[in-house]
Amino acid sequence: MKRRGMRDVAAAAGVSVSTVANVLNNPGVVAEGTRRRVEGAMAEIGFVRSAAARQLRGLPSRLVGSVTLDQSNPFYAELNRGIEDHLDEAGCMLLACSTDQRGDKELRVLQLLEEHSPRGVIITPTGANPGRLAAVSGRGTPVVLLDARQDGADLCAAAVDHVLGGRLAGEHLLGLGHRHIAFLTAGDDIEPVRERRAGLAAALEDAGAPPPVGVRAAEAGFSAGTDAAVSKLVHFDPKPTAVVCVNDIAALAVIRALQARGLRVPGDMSVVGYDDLPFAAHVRPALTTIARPIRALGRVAAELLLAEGPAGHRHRELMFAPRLVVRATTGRIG
Amino acid sequence: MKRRGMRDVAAAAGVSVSTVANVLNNPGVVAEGTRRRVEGAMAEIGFVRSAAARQLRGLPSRLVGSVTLDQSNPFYAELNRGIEDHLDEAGCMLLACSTDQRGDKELRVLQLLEEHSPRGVIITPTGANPGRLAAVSGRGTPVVLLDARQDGADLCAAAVDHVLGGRLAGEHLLGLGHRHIAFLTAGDDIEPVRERRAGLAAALEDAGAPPPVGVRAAEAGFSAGTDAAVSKLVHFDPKPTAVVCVNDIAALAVIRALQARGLRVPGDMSVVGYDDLPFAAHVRPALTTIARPIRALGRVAAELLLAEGPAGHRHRELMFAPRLVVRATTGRIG
DNA sequence: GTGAAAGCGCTAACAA
DNA sequence: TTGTTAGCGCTTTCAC
Repeated sequence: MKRRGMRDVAAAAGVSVSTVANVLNNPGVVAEGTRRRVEGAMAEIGFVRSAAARQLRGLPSRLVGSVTLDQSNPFYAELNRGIEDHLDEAGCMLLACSTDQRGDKELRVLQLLEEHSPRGVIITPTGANPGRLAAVSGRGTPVVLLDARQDGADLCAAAVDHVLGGRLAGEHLLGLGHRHIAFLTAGDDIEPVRERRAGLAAALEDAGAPPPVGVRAAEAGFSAGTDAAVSKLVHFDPKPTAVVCVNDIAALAVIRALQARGLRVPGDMSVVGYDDLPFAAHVRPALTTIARPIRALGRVAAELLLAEGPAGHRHRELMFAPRLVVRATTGRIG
Repeated sequence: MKRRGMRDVAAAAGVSVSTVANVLNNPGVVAEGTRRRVEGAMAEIGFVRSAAARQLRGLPSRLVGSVTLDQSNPFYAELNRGIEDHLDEAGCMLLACSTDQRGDKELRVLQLLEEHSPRGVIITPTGANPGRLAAVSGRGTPVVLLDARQDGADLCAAAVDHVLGGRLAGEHLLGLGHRHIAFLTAGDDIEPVRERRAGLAAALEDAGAPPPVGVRAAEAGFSAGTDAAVSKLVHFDPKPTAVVCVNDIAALAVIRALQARGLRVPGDMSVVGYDDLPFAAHVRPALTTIARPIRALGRVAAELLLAEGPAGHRHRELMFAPRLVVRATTGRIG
């Protein structure tokens, strides 16, 4: 069976294609009877409009690209859902791509996306392709940055104040008496991670504590890499009494690695996560973490995107404040 | 700045559009020098190929739809990633849609997808629109069912043997001495859920135990609905000593609701989840659950999809076996 | 090796 | 109120 177009509908209804076009785009102008006949024909032959043809004619696309580091990560999954929710209201759909924080993948994905001339692209940049997003934007595809600031160009952005996030973690720990605090990351640092470290460092400096020592795991999650990082962590001198982790998944892995070495959390080491994913409250000990409004972030990014007209938009940056959630993985020193 | 097409490239390189087309699609046939000149021009003016135009010409689309119940659910997020991984190898992209298990949303999403004439659609059907998928398939868009069998039409499917899954849960519990076992679902039952119940029922029947009692929560997750369901659960007579839940998220919510009532898991009630999501091993008590190879399921669905030629494909159904993972939420009765 | 031309399904401007 | 027509950017014969 083949796909039927407006031409077939026109034939079946005994009218011209422009009349069919009118019942689709301008129903008020078509005579009642004709309209019914055409609608009948459409139903009859199973007419499906061609988005490709409309796009070719220059109408706005209904596709929006979302480029995240990994859509299977609960954080980005939730984010995409926030985006989708808003797009849905506007009759648009989500093209979901993952880069695994690799510059080459990011390039491929942006290329493919651009070929489909989407309504816009929402992206958490890997940072490996500076200037590229400005180029995309310059070619007419609106770009909204997520968790990143201006890529040189002036693009819209939906961001979280990660400096504040890092600071909140630091001040909490300081308040519990910790002074030797580590910052654990996974993989290469992207901008939001550098900001968190900066916030943490600022809090420590303000309190006259030594700067945070950095530890890097090969990747977030349960692996030899995390184990090695934790091993390094506990052998620092002076030994840190607390570690703030780049996200909840890394934090959980760190906790398990610590426990595997016979160390107690928070007795021997306090641990702070980031994101407040749904599981954070339910692991044991329950995770102290920095929460941010994930779904709202996605929604806002989508709103920013759809608000960009083909021309004459002024670029805006929306900033969310994260918030500390104290649970059971942090405790008073001693 | 505007978008440049092959016409602009041709002008810039001083050749005709068909020569540009040749360097794109048939580079071997173009003279070395010409090719370089054209490629230079493409880079120069920032040429981006139009997918819409190619599609209009009848070339295969590089878009694949994925319709899940909720892409923010870790299960579907992981599934989508499996799909994406395979699509990526084939140069295709994922259109990710959620239905929230609502028939009307499913309809809207399928409509939008079809308009974009995707290479195919992978779907976990809500069950609310019988025959619709067959229609889509009939119109030329390959459909791969996920977690569902033939919709009347003969469609490809990547499935899990949920009857076996239910049976595994039942036999495990029976082996621990349980005889009064409940089955807790959330929202309306879709086919895979009915299959799990059937498997559980069969196991109980084989052992001469009474059939499972059903409890329904308004939705999976932490909510008054789950609380109410748990309240119903513990007031059954005879009171069940074990409950198998529709998925890990529901199981966790049930455990917390049970604990909130002062009941102990597994002391007073054993609980079995389904899916073995990453958090299952890390909540406390750690979840006994039925695992299935989620990412592989997505990969296989994508493979099935891309393998369907425009014609002459024979529809195949691939079935995965789930497996019992015993942890700490189930215990011997007593 | 390269170019001219037709047409995919649709929209929009204009004619009737 | 309805019909005619000219492309949108590309692929694809077929001539040169």
